[in-house]
Amino acid sequence: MESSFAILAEPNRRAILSLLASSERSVGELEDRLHLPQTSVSKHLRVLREAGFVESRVEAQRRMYRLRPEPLMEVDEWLAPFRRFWSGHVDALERHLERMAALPKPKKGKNR
Amino acid sequence: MESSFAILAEPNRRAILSLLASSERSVGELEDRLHLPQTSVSKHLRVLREAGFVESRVEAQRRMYRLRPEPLMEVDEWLAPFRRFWSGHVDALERHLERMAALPKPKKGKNR
DNA sequence: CAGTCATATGCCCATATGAGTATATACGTG
DNA sequence: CACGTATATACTCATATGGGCATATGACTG
Repeated sequence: MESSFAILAEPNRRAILSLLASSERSVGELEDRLHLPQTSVSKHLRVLREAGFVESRVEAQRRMYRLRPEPLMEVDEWLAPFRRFWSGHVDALERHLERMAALPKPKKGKNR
Repeated sequence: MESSFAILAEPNRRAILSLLASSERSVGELEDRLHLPQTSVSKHLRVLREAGFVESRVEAQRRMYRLRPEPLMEVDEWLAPFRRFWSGHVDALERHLERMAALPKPKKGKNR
């Protein structure tokens, strides 16, 4: 299984997801909006589909793609531990200074 | 400039960031905790440093690395538009059904 | 200042992947 | 059923990148 982050590393895939955030779209619609070749859109959609980011619905000749929340939720959860660095009233710099001051300032040896 | 998502695509880099979330660490400390060769840790740290995820402080022979919040904040902001899909009391499925019902159900032509 | 510890860097290779092109599949309509 | 539309897939190629290895750099210590 591919990591969700690896999937999001591709700019066009992020663009596709952003478009799908506002509504369900067909492949051709994505193609037009992103100015990408159809084959490229289809390939990215496949990757997104296999990673669970999107699912498709058949409507006549078209495939309508829509978001699935799970993988993005995982990403959101991964970020959780880091939020303390920029949320709350203590800003990041201050926090780092605190930590530095708290260190016992080791001096010798390979004390990792 | 490399996208923050591309940086986070690498599992070892995410592991490094997670370790740095709890406190400042030296390269050797990361090396030990992650069971990665030193050269590998250093290379990942370079990537993280150049992308602004971490910064280093010289302490005698060691380099102490610590987190910088900005790039992760950007990621967090990118996620913002998607949070409506899983937050609040309307769940994702319900929301999608709403959207589908709202569509005028197009029938003919290449009306993308 | 020789030796050792801590970290960084350069080089090479194997692999992964996005783009482009051509083609296949599937559906709808006259 | 022939044709156009909509989408998917197979193949090839160029490029990017992580790992391994050797080595370089820099700092502390006796």
